Amino acid sequence: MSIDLETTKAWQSLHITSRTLIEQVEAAFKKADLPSLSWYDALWEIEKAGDGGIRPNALIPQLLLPQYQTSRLLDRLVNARLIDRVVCDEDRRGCRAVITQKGKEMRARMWTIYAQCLDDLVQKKLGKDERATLARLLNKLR
Amino acid sequence: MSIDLETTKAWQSLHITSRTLIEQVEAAFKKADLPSLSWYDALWEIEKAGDGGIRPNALIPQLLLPQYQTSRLLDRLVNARLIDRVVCDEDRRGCRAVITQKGKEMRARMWTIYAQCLDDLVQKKLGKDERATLARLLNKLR
DNA sequence: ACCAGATATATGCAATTGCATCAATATTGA
DNA sequence: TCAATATTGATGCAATTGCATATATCTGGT
Repeated sequence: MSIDLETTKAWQSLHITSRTLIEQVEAAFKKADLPSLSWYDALWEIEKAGDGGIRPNALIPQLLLPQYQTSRLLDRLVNARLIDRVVCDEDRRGCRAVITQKGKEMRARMWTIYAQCLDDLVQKKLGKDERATLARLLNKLR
Repeated sequence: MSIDLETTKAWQSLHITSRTLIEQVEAAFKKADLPSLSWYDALWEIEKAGDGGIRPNALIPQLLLPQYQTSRLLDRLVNARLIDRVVCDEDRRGCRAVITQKGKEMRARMWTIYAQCLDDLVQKKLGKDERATLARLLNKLR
Protein backbone atom coordinates (compact mmCIF):
# COMPACT_ATOMS: atom_id res chain seq x y z
CA MET A 1 0.00 0.00 0.00
CA SER A 2 1.52 3.26 -1.07
CA ILE A 3 -0.11 6.63 -1.51
CA ASP A 4 0.26 8.29 -4.90
CA LEU A 5 0.29 11.94 -5.84
CA GLU A 6 -3.31 12.07 -7.12
CA THR A 7 -4.52 10.75 -3.80
CA THR A 8 -2.54 13.32 -1.86
CA LYS A 9 -3.67 16.15 -4.09
CA ALA A 10 -7.31 15.09 -3.91
CA TRP A 11 -7.10 14.74 -0.13
CA GLN A 12 -5.49 18.11 0.38
CA SER A 13 -7.73 20.03 -1.98
CA LEU A 14 -10.78 18.41 -0.44
CA HIS A 15 -10.05 19.68 3.04
CA ILE A 16 -8.46 22.96 2.12
CA THR A 17 -11.34 23.83 -0.18
CA SER A 18 -13.97 22.87 2.34
CA ARG A 19 -12.34 24.90 5.10
CA THR A 20 -11.61 27.91 2.96
CA LEU A 21 -15.12 28.13 1.58
CA ILE A 22 -16.69 27.73 4.99
CA GLU A 23 -14.46 30.44 6.37
CA GLN A 24 -15.64 32.75 3.63
CA VAL A 25 -19.27 32.09 4.41
CA GLU A 26 -18.64 32.55 8.13
CA ALA A 27 -16.88 35.81 7.40
CA ALA A 28 -19.82 37.00 5.32
CA PHE A 29 -22.22 36.16 8.16
CA LYS A 30 -20.05 37.92 10.68
CA LYS A 31 -19.76 40.97 8.47
CA ALA A 32 -23.55 41.10 8.29
CA ASP A 33 -23.76 40.69 12.07
CA LEU A 34 -25.37 37.31 11.77
CA PRO A 35 -24.68 34.10 13.69
CA SER A 36 -22.76 31.19 12.29
CA LEU A 37 -23.43 28.45 9.77
CA SER A 38 -24.28 25.90 12.45
CA TRP A 39 -27.14 28.12 13.59
CA TYR A 40 -28.34 28.35 10.01
CA ASP A 41 -28.25 24.60 9.50
CA ALA A 42 -30.16 23.97 12.71
CA LEU A 43 -32.73 26.68 12.04
CA TRP A 44 -33.32 25.33 8.56
CA GLU A 45 -33.87 21.76 9.73
CA ILE A 46 -36.16 22.96 12.49
CA GLU A 47 -38.10 25.26 10.18
CA LYS A 48 -38.54 22.47 7.64
CA ALA A 49 -40.03 20.29 10.38
CA GLY A 50 -42.97 22.68 10.62
CA ASP A 51 -45.22 23.43 13.56
CA GLY A 52 -44.73 20.04 15.20
CA GLY A 53 -41.05 20.75 15.48
CA ILE A 54 -38.35 18.12 15.53
CA ARG A 55 -36.84 15.96 18.23
CA PRO A 56 -33.22 16.70 19.10
CA ASN A 57 -32.25 13.12 18.37
CA ALA A 58 -33.68 13.43 14.86
CA LEU A 59 -31.60 16.54 14.38
CA ILE A 60 -28.33 14.78 15.16
CA PRO A 61 -27.99 12.83 11.89
CA GLN A 62 -29.06 15.90 9.90
CA LEU A 63 -26.54 18.20 11.45
CA LEU A 64 -23.83 15.56 11.82
CA LEU A 65 -23.14 16.83 15.30
CA PRO A 66 -22.57 14.84 18.47
CA GLN A 67 -25.47 14.70 20.89
CA TYR A 68 -24.04 17.13 23.41
CA GLN A 69 -23.26 19.72 20.75
CA THR A 70 -26.76 19.49 19.42
CA SER A 71 -28.13 19.96 22.90
CA ARG A 72 -26.01 23.02 23.48
CA LEU A 73 -26.72 24.51 20.08
CA LEU A 74 -30.42 24.25 20.94
CA ASP A 75 -29.68 25.98 24.27
CA ARG A 76 -28.22 28.91 22.40
CA LEU A 77 -31.05 29.07 19.90
CA VAL A 78 -33.57 29.05 22.73
CA ASN A 79 -31.58 31.72 24.49
CA ALA A 80 -31.68 33.88 21.38
CA ARG A 81 -35.47 33.27 21.18
CA LEU A 82 -35.06 31.70 17.73
CA ILE A 83 -36.62 28.40 18.75
CA ASP A 84 -38.71 27.01 21.61
CA ARG A 85 -38.13 23.78 23.44
CA VAL A 86 -41.64 22.38 23.65
CA VAL A 87 -42.60 19.49 25.91
CA CYS A 88 -42.99 16.24 24.06
CA ASP A 89 -46.15 14.35 24.89
CA GLU A 90 -45.34 11.02 23.28
CA ASP A 91 -41.97 10.67 25.02
CA ARG A 92 -41.45 12.61 28.16
CA ARG A 93 -37.71 12.13 28.24
CA GLY A 94 -37.53 14.30 25.18
CA CYS A 95 -38.61 17.63 23.79
CA ARG A 96 -39.39 19.20 20.47
CA ALA A 97 -37.51 22.06 18.90
CA VAL A 98 -39.94 24.45 17.23
CA ILE A 99 -38.86 27.55 15.31
CA THR A 100 -40.25 30.90 16.39
CA GLN A 101 -41.31 33.76 14.15
CA LYS A 102 -38.09 35.51 15.05
CA GLY A 103 -36.24 32.33 14.10
CA LYS A 104 -37.87 32.23 10.69
CA GLU A 105 -36.95 35.82 10.07
CA MET A 106 -33.37 35.18 11.13
CA ARG A 107 -33.07 32.16 8.87
CA ALA A 108 -34.45 34.11 5.93
CA ARG A 109 -32.05 36.95 6.61
CA MET A 110 -29.15 34.52 6.77
CA TRP A 111 -30.22 32.85 3.55
CA THR A 112 -29.83 36.02 1.52
CA ILE A 113 -26.17 36.14 2.55
CA TYR A 114 -25.65 32.40 2.25
CA ALA A 115 -27.20 32.20 -1.21
CA GLN A 116 -25.00 35.03 -2.41
CA CYS A 117 -21.96 33.11 -1.16
CA LEU A 118 -23.05 29.88 -2.83
CA ASP A 119 -23.49 31.75 -6.07
CA ASP A 120 -20.12 33.46 -5.88
CA LEU A 121 -18.15 30.56 -4.47
CA VAL A 122 -19.60 27.61 -6.34
CA GLN A 123 -22.18 28.38 -8.98
CA LYS A 124 -20.13 30.98 -10.80
CA LYS A 125 -16.92 28.99 -10.62
CA LEU A 126 -18.05 25.65 -12.02
CA GLY A 127 -20.39 24.80 -14.88
CA LYS A 128 -23.50 22.81 -14.17
CA ASP A 129 -21.93 19.60 -15.46
CA GLU A 130 -18.82 20.21 -13.42
CA ARG A 131 -20.87 20.73 -10.27
CA ALA A 132 -22.68 17.47 -10.92
CA THR A 133 -19.42 15.61 -11.55
CA LEU A 134 -17.92 17.05 -8.38
CA ALA A 135 -20.89 15.94 -6.30
CA ARG A 136 -20.80 12.48 -7.87
CA LEU A 137 -17.11 11.97 -7.17
CA LEU A 138 -17.42 13.26 -3.64
CA ASN A 139 -20.33 10.97 -2.95
CA LYS A 140 -18.21 8.00 -3.94
CA LEU A 141 -15.98 8.82 -0.99
CA ARG A 142 -18.53 8.62 1.76
CA MET B 1 -29.29 34.97 -8.56
CA SER B 2 -30.77 31.67 -7.62
CA ILE B 3 -29.11 28.53 -6.39
CA ASP B 4 -29.72 25.37 -8.35
CA LEU B 5 -29.74 21.77 -7.23
CA GLU B 6 -26.27 20.89 -8.54
CA THR B 7 -24.80 23.74 -6.54
CA THR B 8 -26.53 22.63 -3.37
CA LYS B 9 -25.54 19.01 -3.88
CA ALA B 10 -21.93 19.92 -4.59
CA TRP B 11 -21.81 22.20 -1.55
CA GLN B 12 -23.29 19.64 0.77
CA SER B 13 -21.21 16.72 -0.40
CA LEU B 14 -18.08 18.83 -0.22
CA HIS B 15 -18.47 19.61 3.45
CA ILE B 16 -20.06 16.36 4.55
CA THR B 17 -17.38 14.34 2.80
CA SER B 18 -14.56 16.42 4.20
CA ARG B 19 -15.90 16.18 7.74
CA THR B 20 -16.74 12.52 7.58
CA LEU B 21 -13.35 11.51 6.22
CA ILE B 22 -11.49 13.61 8.75
CA GLU B 23 -13.53 12.09 11.55
CA GLN B 24 -12.55 8.66 10.33
CA VAL B 25 -8.88 9.54 10.34
CA GLU B 26 -9.16 11.11 13.78
CA ALA B 27 -10.92 8.01 15.03
CA ALA B 28 -8.14 5.82 13.64
CA PHE B 29 -5.52 7.97 15.39
CA LYS B 30 -7.43 7.86 18.64
CA LYS B 31 -7.84 4.12 18.40
CA ALA B 32 -4.07 3.79 17.99
CA ASP B 33 -3.54 6.14 20.95
CA LEU B 34 -2.05 8.81 18.78
CA PRO B 35 -2.64 12.56 18.77
CA SER B 36 -4.75 14.37 16.23
CA LEU B 37 -4.36 15.35 12.61
CA SER B 38 -3.33 18.90 13.43
CA TRP B 39 -0.35 17.54 15.33
CA TYR B 40 0.56 15.42 12.33
CA ASP B 41 0.34 18.35 9.93
CA ALA B 42 2.51 20.52 12.13
CA LEU B 43 5.07 17.79 12.78
CA TRP B 44 5.32 17.08 9.08
CA GLU B 45 5.88 20.72 8.15
CA ILE B 46 8.44 21.10 10.90
CA GLU B 47 10.22 17.88 10.01
CA LYS B 48 10.40 18.90 6.34
CA ALA B 49 12.06 22.13 7.39
CA GLY B 50 15.06 20.14 8.60
CA ASP B 51 17.57 21.00 11.30
CA GLY B 52 17.16 24.75 10.93
CA GLY B 53 13.52 24.41 11.86
CA ILE B 54 10.80 26.74 10.75
CA ARG B 55 9.48 30.05 12.01
CA PRO B 56 5.96 29.98 13.43
CA ASN B 57 4.86 32.66 11.01
CA ALA B 58 6.00 30.49 8.10
CA LEU B 59 3.92 27.67 9.49
CA ILE B 60 0.72 29.68 9.51
CA PRO B 61 0.06 29.61 5.75
CA GLN B 62 1.01 25.93 5.58
CA LEU B 63 -1.33 24.86 8.34
CA LEU B 64 -4.05 27.38 7.48
CA LEU B 65 -4.41 28.16 11.14
CA PRO B 66 -4.75 31.55 12.82
CA GLN B 67 -1.64 32.84 14.53
CA TYR B 68 -2.79 32.15 18.06
CA GLN B 69 -3.76 28.58 17.27
CA THR B 70 -0.39 27.97 15.72
CA SER B 71 1.28 29.36 18.79
CA ARG B 72 -0.72 27.13 21.06
CA LEU B 73 -0.28 24.04 18.94
CA LEU B 74 3.47 24.62 19.21
CA ASP B 75 3.07 24.93 22.99
CA ARG B 76 1.50 21.49 23.09
CA LEU B 77 4.10 19.95 20.82
CA VAL B 78 6.87 21.39 22.99
CA ASN B 79 5.10 20.09 26.06
CA ALA B 80 4.99 16.62 24.56
CA ARG B 81 8.72 16.93 23.74
CA LEU B 82 7.99 16.46 20.04
CA ILE B 83 9.55 19.76 19.03
CA ASP B 84 11.84 22.37 20.54
CA ARG B 85 11.35 26.10 20.41
CA VAL B 86 14.84 27.29 19.60
CA VAL B 87 15.91 30.90 19.92
CA CYS B 88 16.11 32.66 16.62
CA ASP B 89 19.31 34.62 16.10
CA GLU B 90 18.31 36.64 13.06
CA ASP B 91 15.10 37.91 14.63
CA ARG B 92 14.87 37.87 18.36
CA ARG B 93 11.15 38.48 18.45
CA GLY B 94 10.73 35.06 16.96
CA CYS B 95 11.75 31.48 17.43
CA ARG B 96 12.27 28.37 15.39
CA ALA B 97 10.32 25.18 15.75
CA VAL B 98 12.65 22.20 15.39
CA ILE B 99 11.48 18.60 15.49
CA THR B 100 13.03 16.28 18.06
CA GLN B 101 13.94 12.65 17.59
CA LYS B 102 10.86 11.72 19.53
CA GLY B 103 8.86 13.98 17.22
CA LYS B 104 10.19 12.23 14.15
CA GLU B 105 9.28 8.87 15.59
CA MET B 106 5.81 10.07 16.44
CA ARG B 107 5.25 11.45 12.97
CA ALA B 108 6.40 8.20 11.38
CA ARG B 109 4.13 6.20 13.65
CA MET B 110 1.21 8.46 12.75
CA TRP B 111 1.97 8.15 9.06
CA THR B 112 1.47 4.40 9.04
CA ILE B 113 -2.08 4.93 10.28
CA TYR B 114 -2.71 7.97 8.11
CA ALA B 115 -1.47 6.27 4.95
CA GLN B 116 -3.71 3.30 5.60
CA CYS B 117 -6.67 5.66 5.92
CA LEU B 118 -5.80 7.50 2.73
CA ASP B 119 -5.60 4.21 0.91
CA ASP B 120 -8.91 2.93 2.27
CA LEU B 121 -10.80 6.20 2.12
CA VAL B 122 -9.58 7.69 -1.15
CA GLN B 123 -7.25 5.58 -3.21
CA LYS B 124 -9.38 2.46 -3.20
CA LYS B 125 -12.60 4.34 -3.82
CA LEU B 126 -11.68 6.42 -6.85
CA GLY B 127 -9.63 5.57 -9.92
CA LYS B 128 -6.51 7.57 -10.65
CA ASP B 129 -8.26 9.65 -13.29
CA GLU B 130 -11.19 10.29 -10.97
CA ARG B 131 -8.85 11.44 -8.20
CA ALA B 132 -7.19 13.83 -10.62
CA THR B 133 -10.52 15.17 -11.84
CA LEU B 134 -11.71 15.64 -8.28
CA ALA B 135 -8.60 17.61 -7.37
CA ARG B 136 -8.91 19.73 -10.49
CA LEU B 137 -12.54 20.62 -9.85
CA LEU B 138 -11.89 21.38 -6.20
CA ASN B 139 -9.00 23.61 -7.09
CA LYS B 140 -11.25 25.68 -9.29
CA LEU B 141 -13.19 26.57 -6.18
CA ARG B 142 -10.40 28.12 -4.19
C1' DA C 1 20.69 58.00 16.87
C1' DC C 2 15.77 58.33 17.52
C1' DC C 3 11.01 57.92 17.04
C1' DA C 4 6.87 56.15 14.79
C1' DG C 5 5.03 52.44 13.00
C1' DA C 6 5.12 47.56 11.64
C1' DT C 7 5.86 42.67 12.75
C1' DA C 8 6.46 38.25 15.48
C1' DT C 9 4.72 35.85 19.05
C1' DA C 10 2.40 35.07 23.42
C1' DT C 11 -1.46 35.34 26.61
C1' DG C 12 -5.81 36.62 29.61
C1' DC C 13 -10.38 35.81 29.26
C1' DA C 14 -14.79 34.38 27.61
C1' DA C 15 -17.10 31.10 24.57
C1' DT C 16 -17.18 26.55 22.73
C1' DT C 17 -15.96 21.77 22.53
C1' DG C 18 -15.19 16.98 24.02
C1' DC C 19 -15.77 13.57 27.30
C1' DA C 20 -17.89 11.19 30.71
C1' DT C 21 -21.74 10.74 33.26
C1' DC C 22 -26.24 11.74 35.24
C1' DA C 23 -31.31 11.84 35.63
C1' DA C 24 -35.49 10.69 33.72
C1' DT C 25 -38.29 7.91 31.05
C1' DA C 26 -39.21 4.08 27.92
C1' DT C 27 -38.88 -0.76 26.43
C1' DT C 28 -38.14 -5.57 26.83
C1' DG C 29 -38.43 -10.09 28.39
C1' DA C 30 -39.13 -13.27 32.13
C1' DT D 1 -45.87 -6.86 36.83
C1' DC D 2 -41.36 -5.71 37.51
C1' DA D 3 -36.45 -5.75 37.17
C1' DA D 4 -32.89 -5.15 33.82
C1' DT D 5 -31.53 -2.60 30.01
C1' DA D 6 -31.73 0.95 26.58
C1' DT D 7 -32.64 5.54 25.09
C1' DT D 8 -33.24 10.67 25.42
C1' DG D 9 -31.39 14.69 26.64
C1' DA D 10 -28.73 17.64 29.89
C1' DT D 11 -24.56 18.94 32.42
C1' DG D 12 -19.92 19.39 35.24
C1' DC D 13 -15.45 19.77 34.11
C1' DA D 14 -11.24 20.00 31.57
C1' DA D 15 -9.28 21.14 27.05
C1' DT D 16 -9.48 24.04 23.08
C1' DT D 17 -10.82 28.02 20.48
C1' DG D 18 -11.54 32.89 19.28
C1' DC D 19 -10.74 37.47 20.16
C1' DA D 20 -8.43 41.23 21.69
C1' DT D 21 -4.42 42.85 23.38
C1' DA D 22 0.24 42.77 25.43
C1' DT D 23 5.28 42.39 24.86
C1' DA D 24 9.37 42.44 22.56
C1' DT D 25 11.86 43.43 18.63
C1' DC D 26 12.60 45.24 14.11
C1' DT D 27 12.53 48.83 10.22
C1' DG D 28 12.28 53.02 7.82
C1' DG D 29 12.33 57.81 7.74
C1' DT D 30 14.26 61.98 9.76
